[in-house]
Amino acid sequence: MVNRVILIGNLGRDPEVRRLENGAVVAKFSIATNENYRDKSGEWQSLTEWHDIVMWRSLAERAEGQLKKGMPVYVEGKLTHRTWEDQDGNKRKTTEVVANYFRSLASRRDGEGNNSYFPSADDEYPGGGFSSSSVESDNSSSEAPVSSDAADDDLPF
Amino acid sequence: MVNRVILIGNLGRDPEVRRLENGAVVAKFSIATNENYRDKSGEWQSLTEWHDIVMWRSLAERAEGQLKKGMPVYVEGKLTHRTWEDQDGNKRKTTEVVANYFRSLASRRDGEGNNSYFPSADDEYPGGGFSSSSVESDNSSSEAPVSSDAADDDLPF
Amino acid sequence: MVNRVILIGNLGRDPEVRRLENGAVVAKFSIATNENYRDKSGEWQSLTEWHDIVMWRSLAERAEGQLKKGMPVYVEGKLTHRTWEDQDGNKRKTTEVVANYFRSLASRRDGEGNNSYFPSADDEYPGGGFSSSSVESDNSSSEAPVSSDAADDDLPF
Amino acid sequence: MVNRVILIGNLGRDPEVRRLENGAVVAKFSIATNENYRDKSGEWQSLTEWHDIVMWRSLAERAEGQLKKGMPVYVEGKLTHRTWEDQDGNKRKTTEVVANYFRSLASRRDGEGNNSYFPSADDEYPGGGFSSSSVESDNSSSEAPVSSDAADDDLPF
DNA sequence: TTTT
DNA sequence: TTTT
Repeated sequence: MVNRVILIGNLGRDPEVRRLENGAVVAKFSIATNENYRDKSGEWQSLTEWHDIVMWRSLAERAEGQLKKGMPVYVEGKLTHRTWEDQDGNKRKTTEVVANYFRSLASRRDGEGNNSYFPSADDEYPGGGFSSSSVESDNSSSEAPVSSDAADDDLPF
Repeated sequence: MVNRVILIGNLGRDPEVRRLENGAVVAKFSIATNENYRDKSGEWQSLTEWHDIVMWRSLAERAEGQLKKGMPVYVEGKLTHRTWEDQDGNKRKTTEVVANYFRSLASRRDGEGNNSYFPSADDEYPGGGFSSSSVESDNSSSEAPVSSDAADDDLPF
Repeated sequence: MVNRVILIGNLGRDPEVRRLENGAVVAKFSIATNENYRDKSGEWQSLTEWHDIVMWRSLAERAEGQLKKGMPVYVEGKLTHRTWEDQDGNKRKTTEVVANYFRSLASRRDGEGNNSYFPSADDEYPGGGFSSSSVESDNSSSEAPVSSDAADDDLPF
Repeated sequence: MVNRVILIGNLGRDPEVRRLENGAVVAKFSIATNENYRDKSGEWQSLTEWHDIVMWRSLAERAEGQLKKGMPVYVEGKLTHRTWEDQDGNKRKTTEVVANYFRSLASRRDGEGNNSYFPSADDEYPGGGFSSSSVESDNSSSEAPVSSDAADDDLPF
């Protein structure tokens, strides 16, 4: 059955990447989608939805290298729901978009000469300068051909 | 920003329709999407996700007339999240797909001469026979042109 | 870059399946999408678009077994364009949707006891009766788990 | 019936905008989607598809103000096909994506202090500097709330 | 005719 | 928690 989600939004934080015991890699982060609309009185209102994104394996590796807090990103995936118990024994429900494709929408120019995506006065990135591996992998990865379409089809027809 | 969900699944129950004080109409129901996959040992496994669907206004009216428990349906909408407090004061989160389009995938033949979509021994539909308004509206609605594409564009170009 | 097409329509003919010299299998067919709208004078008008669909490999094999003229089908793919020369040396352009997923929307009940999808007085299916292999494969295929989601992800997370 | 196209690509030229006698506005342009894949010998290959996009009314006006040659853009629409006769009386077929939504993916920083989207040595934009109206409308439009979601729903639920 |  |  068909279950597809398509989102374009901005990362609220850097992806959180974990290596599991069995060798699997998983990346998690949230993205915000914003919608502007006029209310009854004609005023512009803004509405933000935060979506939890999960990526596995090579997608997770690529997310770790390419995505940073604040960046705009295109995400495709499916809608999944899990129930679990919190520490108080309450049943909780979590909804996540498990991605099968993503594409950074940051222009290559963004972040040049800087290790954060959106440089600002209250820059919260502690380290700096040259040897930031995330910046390096970001650059290198955006120079290599993007193999991301391989998910749906790896032959050109 | 882009926020799109596309689902094809089956209704778990008849839509629950409410008329609000302000005249608005809202329909709610869940649909199940099923996925089959082979696990590591090569066994076929089945995975079901239940998605909460919300429809407003004319969509809700049309859902009330056309959709019934068990029916396959195509739904397009956007992913929304709400937080609320349950009776114990615990913060709960709800995720819903707010639809902007749907289309029944039941063939016209289904349900003919019967007021339930999937007739069965343990038929739970109390009334029966001819004068069921839901059957009537279902039939008539599938004979009339479907105005549902009007949502995205109501001119043919 | 993102290139996605999603269609729900009916097959104009049975899929045309070819086995190429190199062993590849390809299936081609057209599907019609219909749109109803009100024109300026308030009259209901109907608009039909015919889309050329191409499927390769296991999709093509599955199409051959499951899809028949008239059936409703959900198709996902990408938009491709080719130019070629006709016999008069004129440059011609062809646009095709190369599918990476499809799902028959015919209910299992449809076509029961009949080897055509829409039985009718002017039935054009020559053979008949029981041993039609297309009917058999159609039935059996709808009983087996659909592996079609394997395209985007073959693990249940 | 469902007929959806989703594309992310780059404009090959500035949109071509026409005002028709009846007051309607239409914008046309092509966007390229690129796909990279490894061929059998392991070499990276690149494949480009050019898609013809058509926008009407307010979408066309917004395209005129916001989109320029080279820009990345997200486009949603439907697949349409037209046949016509060229000057030699040959029947020709044209496929177009009629958009019902678009969103520029250019970052606001791009093109600052410049009247072209991608400044380059062989810059083909003749005028320059400050008073370029296209830059002005581009800037102003990106500061105003984007009303683009109004197409599918203009209320926040 | 674009871009990475 | 993001962005425009």
